[in-house]
Amino acid sequence: MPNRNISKSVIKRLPIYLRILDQLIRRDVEMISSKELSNESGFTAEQIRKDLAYFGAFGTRGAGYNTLFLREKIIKIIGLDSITDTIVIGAGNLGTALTRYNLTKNPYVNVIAAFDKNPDLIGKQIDNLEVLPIEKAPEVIKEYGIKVCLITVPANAAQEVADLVVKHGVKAILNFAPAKLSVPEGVHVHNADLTIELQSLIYYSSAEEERLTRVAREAKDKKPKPSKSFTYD
Amino acid sequence: MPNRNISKSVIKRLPIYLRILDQLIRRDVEMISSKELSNESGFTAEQIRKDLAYFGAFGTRGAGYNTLFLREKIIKIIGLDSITDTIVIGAGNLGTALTRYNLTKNPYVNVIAAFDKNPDLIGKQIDNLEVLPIEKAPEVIKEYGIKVCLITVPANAAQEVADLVVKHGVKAILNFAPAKLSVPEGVHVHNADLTIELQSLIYYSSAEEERLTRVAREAKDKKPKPSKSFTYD
DNA sequence: TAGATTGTTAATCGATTAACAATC
DNA sequence: TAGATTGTTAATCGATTAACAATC
Repeated sequence: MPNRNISKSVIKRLPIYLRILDQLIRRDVEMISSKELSNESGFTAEQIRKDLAYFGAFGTRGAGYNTLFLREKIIKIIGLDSITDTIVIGAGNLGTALTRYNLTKNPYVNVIAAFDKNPDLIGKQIDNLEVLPIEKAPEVIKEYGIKVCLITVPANAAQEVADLVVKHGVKAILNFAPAKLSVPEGVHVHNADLTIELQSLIYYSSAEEERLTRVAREAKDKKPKPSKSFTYD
Repeated sequence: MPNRNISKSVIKRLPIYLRILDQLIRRDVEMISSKELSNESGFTAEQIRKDLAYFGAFGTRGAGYNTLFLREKIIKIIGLDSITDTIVIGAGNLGTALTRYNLTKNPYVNVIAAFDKNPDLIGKQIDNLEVLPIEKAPEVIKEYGIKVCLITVPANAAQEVADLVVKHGVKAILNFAPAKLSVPEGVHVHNADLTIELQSLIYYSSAEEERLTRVAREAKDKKPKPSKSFTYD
């Protein structure tokens, strides 16, 4: 029985299952058990079975999952059964790389346009796309029914760009800018802030034990006297 | 009392607090309450207080947190108090963009070298860095004591690259390749798989309700007969 | 002292894991 | 029928939220 309100964690794992199924199918594997999917993905077999069961009974007891069938189902669950057109806003280094990257690597998604407000970048060629002025974005969003947008502008421009695209119908934003975006109910934002990924990784790259002990010890001694001047308003 | 084994979710939030503190300090704000930090970050005030309390008592009751003091603490907790040198392996579009991006945007991290095995890319100039052959990586890792590495090679080369860098002392990998990496105990991998981010976002970009109902209905009718031929070995 | 806000303990919620009956 | 593996329910675990005493 399909359950509404499926958690984000479950949804994040679906594309990983999809990728593995793609690989298996390329190798002509027809059936796969949750146990074997576990080996490939690193998630537990129980979790995989539970994830899939949210959407239906796709397997065969005693036999496992038919790879082609399961892939088909996951594609439809995610909504990848027709190619998703998307746009990139911000044609700097990262935006350019992502535009190229997605055009070549991802069979389910197609970057149809890239935008910027910097006159030096407008007109620039990214493979066979030309960078358009940001003013053209509303028109393109409407004409192609764009629902998904990548934002790769600097932090201070991100909210403004988000407001613009949401106003014209975008429902989901992949935000690479190091900024929190406010969006209306029903619009989804995923943050792909690489600085944050990298910094949280640094935490694990050296001996935390002694670092934390020192921090805690120092906090007691050196805490500054509270002052009310210049407080946040 | 500093608690060991702090959860990944907590650690992922620390860089966000840090970024907000950086902004506040730039605006000369001296004190900030958990309530106000909540407004800026989108996390609840309770969660922020709890997160910080894992590491020590950094605030002042009745007054809030001193921004400079708290920033200093978070920097030390994460381990950003000295610049972290890092390397990028894979100098394609994404690797090049990240090399440029990190050099300019992140005061706590420094990309000191980029590597590739493609002769066409070796020798290429990325700002003031020259792309080096992958064979030089072990030497650079050892000489600079590199503990953190970004992997931006194609999926089929990612494991091999991971093995290489781990062998020479890397403890943390930010993996952009769409592949699961196996690493020994004590080495940390964060996956920044943009395809997966994008695909899981697509799930939310259109009306899921009807899509899921259809998937579940179809699953009953059309499930293929199980076959044992060509199974996974 | 009164008002504000932290730090911490307890309660709740949600997600993962374990167990096992159903069934191919 | 016996062996295998799913789908589902129950138990556990962990993380978030709520509450409030401590204290500036």
